[in-house]
Amino acid sequence: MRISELSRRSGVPVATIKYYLREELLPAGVATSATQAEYDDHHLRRLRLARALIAVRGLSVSTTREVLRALDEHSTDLHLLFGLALGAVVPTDEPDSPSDQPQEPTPADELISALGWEISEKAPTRATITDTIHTLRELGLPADWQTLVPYARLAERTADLDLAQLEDAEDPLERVERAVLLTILLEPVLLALRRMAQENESAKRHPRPDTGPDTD
Amino acid sequence: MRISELSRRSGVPVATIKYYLREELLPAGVATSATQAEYDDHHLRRLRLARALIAVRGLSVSTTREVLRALDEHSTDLHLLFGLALGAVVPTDEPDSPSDQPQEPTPADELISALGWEISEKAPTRATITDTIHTLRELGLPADWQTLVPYARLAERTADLDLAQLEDAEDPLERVERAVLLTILLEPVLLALRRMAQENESAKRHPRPDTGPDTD
DNA sequence: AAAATTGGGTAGCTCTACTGTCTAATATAG
DNA sequence: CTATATTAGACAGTAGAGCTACCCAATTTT
Repeated sequence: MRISELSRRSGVPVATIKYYLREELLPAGVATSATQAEYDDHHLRRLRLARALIAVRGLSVSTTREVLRALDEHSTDLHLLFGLALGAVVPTDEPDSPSDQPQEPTPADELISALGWEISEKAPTRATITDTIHTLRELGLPADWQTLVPYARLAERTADLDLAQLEDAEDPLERVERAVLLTILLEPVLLALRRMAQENESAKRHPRPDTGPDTD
Repeated sequence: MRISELSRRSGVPVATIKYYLREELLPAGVATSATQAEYDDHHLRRLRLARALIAVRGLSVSTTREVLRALDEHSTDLHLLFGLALGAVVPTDEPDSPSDQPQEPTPADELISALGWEISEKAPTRATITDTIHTLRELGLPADWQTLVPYARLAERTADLDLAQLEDAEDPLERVERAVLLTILLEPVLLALRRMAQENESAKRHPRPDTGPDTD
């Protein structure tokens, strides 16, 4: 198919597809002449995937590029893919400690070793944890890595569910793509579930007197 | 204190503080003359809170404004505050169905009633869930609301942990502020924990042959 | 042969989050 | 009481992200 059909079938404007091609979110089509190129189902699939990450999940174009690149390069090695912590949430990078020497373990390090987890050293998720604990403490909350241990145990079980979803996929390519989609697209959902569970639980514990069993 | 001291104590540039005043992230100081205003610890606290939401969590200024406004207005009614699902992750709003008539229940509705949760009707989290299921299915994943039930159960327990953190706060103002901070600032951490748990679990299930028990 | 489409590229547009500058009024120091 | 510094408030400017519109030459299609 040519670009207009790719556009029609994906719902993405031609100009945007061209932009994505420039940004290397999509591989170039096979050029059949100076002004013609042929795209196939692989491109369509890629495009839909990219759009989902950008429009549904809200990833930036550059983050999406990294995710897609990692998908290509680590189509095996699932845990290596996970270790990249692709498209993690935290956008800021304040190099609070520009040191080189091996400093004392951060709260994240302590947490991870207390959990007995095997986590890559350079995982950006470590910084997220340490930074957040730091911020919470600055704001007067009693936060430390011990607080996070029960959360981490629940995260383990969440990850179990995630990995179970991948069992049915036999094709390894299918498998990594699913892993990425489940990991990234489910993130807003998991947070939404938490919000709703908070609302539900809080309402249960402190019921409004006037909002009884609805007679409406 | 005046604005320069507020700036010095918070680390936020004066120009940025002025911007936040215009954007109503901070209440105006008490004007002592035409060109002078007095700020107090409340302003400082607010400013630190706003900066944490914006710089650490990555919320937009407008979302942050809504969060802070909700904090003021619902300083009691914790579950009402939760129900707002402040600063939820999903940035897009595609009005996919511009209908008025009561349509069939969405996957989110079915999930919520299956869980037995009491959730406000207009919670934006519902749309997040429905949209994501829709997207996953479009991309060929076998996703439906049943898939999310076990995730929701884990979310319940996460929410339990969240609410337990609020127990020690006696002052209700302190309480809602903690609720907001814990809910919002912990989000990246929870996702980071999930990523790491995935990596850990995946490595455990599919150990690399060469990366045995570390001799390093 | 005429009209439509395409690839490739560049420029422009909108939005967000600041940042810098200006002015008049006021505070403060001497 | 004068000189210097600071401030509130307004507004313009900036940088980056994510598109979007336009142009042109080279084909296709009719």
